Amino acid sequence: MRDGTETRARLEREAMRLFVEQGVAETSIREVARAAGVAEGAMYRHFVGKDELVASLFLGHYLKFARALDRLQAAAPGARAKLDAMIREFCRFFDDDPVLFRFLLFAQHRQLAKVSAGAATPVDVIRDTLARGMRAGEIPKADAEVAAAMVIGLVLQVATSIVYGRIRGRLMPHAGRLSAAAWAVLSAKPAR
Amino acid sequence: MRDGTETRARLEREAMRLFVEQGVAETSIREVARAAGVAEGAMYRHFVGKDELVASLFLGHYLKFARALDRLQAAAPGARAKLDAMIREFCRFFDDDPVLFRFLLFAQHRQLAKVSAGAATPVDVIRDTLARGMRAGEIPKADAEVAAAMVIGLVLQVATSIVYGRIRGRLMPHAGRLSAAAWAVLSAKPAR
Amino acid sequence: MRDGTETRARLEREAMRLFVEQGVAETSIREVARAAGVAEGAMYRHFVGKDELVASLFLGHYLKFARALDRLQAAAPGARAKLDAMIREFCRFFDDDPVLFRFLLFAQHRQLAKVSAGAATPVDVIRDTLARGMRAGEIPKADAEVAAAMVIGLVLQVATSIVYGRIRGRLMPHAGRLSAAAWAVLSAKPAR
Amino acid sequence: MRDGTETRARLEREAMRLFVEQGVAETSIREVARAAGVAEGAMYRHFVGKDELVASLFLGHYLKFARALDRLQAAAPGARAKLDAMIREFCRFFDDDPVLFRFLLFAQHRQLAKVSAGAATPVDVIRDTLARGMRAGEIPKADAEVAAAMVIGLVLQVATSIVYGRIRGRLMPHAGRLSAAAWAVLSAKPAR
DNA sequence: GATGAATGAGAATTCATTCAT
DNA sequence: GATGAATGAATTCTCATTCAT
Repeated sequence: MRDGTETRARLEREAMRLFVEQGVAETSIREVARAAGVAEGAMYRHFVGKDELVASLFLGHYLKFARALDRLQAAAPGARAKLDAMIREFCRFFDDDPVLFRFLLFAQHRQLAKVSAGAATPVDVIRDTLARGMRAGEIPKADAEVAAAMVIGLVLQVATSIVYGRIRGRLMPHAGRLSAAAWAVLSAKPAR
Repeated sequence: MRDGTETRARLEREAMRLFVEQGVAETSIREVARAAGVAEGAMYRHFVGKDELVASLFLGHYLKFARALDRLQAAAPGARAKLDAMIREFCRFFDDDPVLFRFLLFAQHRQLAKVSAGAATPVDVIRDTLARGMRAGEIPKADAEVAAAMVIGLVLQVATSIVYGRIRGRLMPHAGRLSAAAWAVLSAKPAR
Repeated sequence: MRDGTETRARLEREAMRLFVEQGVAETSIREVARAAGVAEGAMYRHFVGKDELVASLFLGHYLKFARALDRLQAAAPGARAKLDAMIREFCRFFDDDPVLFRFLLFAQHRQLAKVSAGAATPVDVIRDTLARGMRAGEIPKADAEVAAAMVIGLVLQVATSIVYGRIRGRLMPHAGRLSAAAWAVLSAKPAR
Repeated sequence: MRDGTETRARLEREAMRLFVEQGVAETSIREVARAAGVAEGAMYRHFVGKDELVASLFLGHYLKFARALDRLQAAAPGARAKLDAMIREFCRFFDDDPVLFRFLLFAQHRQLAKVSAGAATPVDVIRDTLARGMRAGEIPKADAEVAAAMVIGLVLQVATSIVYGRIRGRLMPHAGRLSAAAWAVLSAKPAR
């Protein structure tokens, strides 16, 4: 870990911050370089180009988060505990690095298409966990993809409300409520 | 003298389509104009600029949707029916005009800041409806903003999953499930 | 004098005002039309185009002023009286219509090249008047073109100083001083 | 890394030449860049924009000329000598760089407003010099601003006449005549 | 590795002018 | 005569990227 690595880290950090503050398209390489305290051209020692910078920033953290979720669910005993562990990890992730979360939130729609077929996303991990819970009879059988979407949406939208200032404070205090709500969703029977 | 109404409508329609297909920043005025079959400069007779085009497109439909939700909840008797009506309206909205929904979904993070203080958004309408239900004793008392976020996230993320091809088909078939899940969420007690 | 003439006059007046306030290149036909209360296209009923509007505005008034000077000098007896009459006319012209004067002052460098060979400008009139005074022995012989320039500059720069707010008030109060100074210039012997 | 100093100088030189030949508004950045032998975008490394280019070109030379005048008047003994020195400097300035003079002459009306309050212009220098001469009893007391305007106009208009081809040759040969005329103006008593 | 000047391909926008109504 | 929508070329400016130093 020498000079180069540190410059790269600074570029990534400042880029993400600016992307969140102004938007990706609205942030120029020049701004990123200036914020990181290096010359414009220096970025090209570390990244192929702007697109690659954005993609690597997004995918790196997005897939790493999926792996963290997967590790946690694997370690938890039973569907209910697995779900709870994942929701708490989500809350922790959100509270730990608000800039990173916002970046993933804002950039997702442009970047999701770039996820290669093989890689498991957080959505995949949660869906698979729920599917296994259904097969094990711990969760009422239903479309796992729909179930995963509902559970994720539940948590994600509360986080989003915090991002937009509709809800104050951190996400973790809501973890119990979210976990209970998620479990209620998975148990709910369609009205009609 | 030519009538500009039709040109404006064509510009709006093609702009939204291109914004959804390529992204807002990635779509040039030239492309929009060409798709609408007019010269570049013609756009500026109808919109102040690109920013205003995007903002008017977003806000117009976003707030109109809020008003539709509000009308429906007002007409429905009781919290359960109001919630159900709003969720079904959401599904109808999604299925009716997928391009419009995707545009609102993708553009929200850049545009939401531009919502003027007074205007009621769909989130506001749902939160207020739930809050009234809580005051009326029809829904267990809780933070209405959090409750609204959970209900909205539930539905929105299933819609998003359809957008990303994770779930096939239309949203309306899921309406019953979503409505039941939303009601379960509102009734759920926190685990701890 | 019907509708058309009045519209033309309004266009000319507003154009000149805007040209003075913002500059010719910085003023669009649209602005002129709006200020005159007509549609953009209407201008083209009265003027060939923007260039012609500017040129006609400049030349019309510039040459008319030359003719006024010429009439006055012809009526005055003797070189001294002729010079005085012309300087007073200049002051009157300046004080009467500040917008017109500023327009001629600002537009001159772009428009002077368009004066056709035959037409007599104010500079021509003054030079010729001085030349005749020299031939008549009333003014010491010298290069009439240089003499005219000095006399004109004398007056013009005081007017310009008023335009720029360096000198307050009207120009006419300075007429006596200017006339005496001009006469002194014409009588002065080179230092070396 | 390339050294931008020479490029900047070339841009300034060619810009000024084109501005004089065609007018500021009539000269595009593209033309300037092409004439300077660089790409369009290169200009923006050296100037904020076209406006700043014009302003910096004007103000830089205009104020530099004022400082030159001030140095000369300070070195000359007595009001008469000071005036003579300034007029000769003006002639030298005019003859030395006709392009620069024409640029200042043509651009003045758009640029003069941008002179910051503190900076001394050539007009200020001459006015102050005359005012001191009046206080010292070397020049008859009068409004120094008016006196300065007359003296400047005298010289400037002869220069202008050369610019417009009304007078042939250089300005310096007229220096003696101009100096004597200026002195005569300062000594002249109002006619009435 | 780093620098920042230079490139060159657009981008948004303006605007004189035309023309269908 | 008037209107104002439409044109289309031109303009200023931006920006990812390259490259000489």
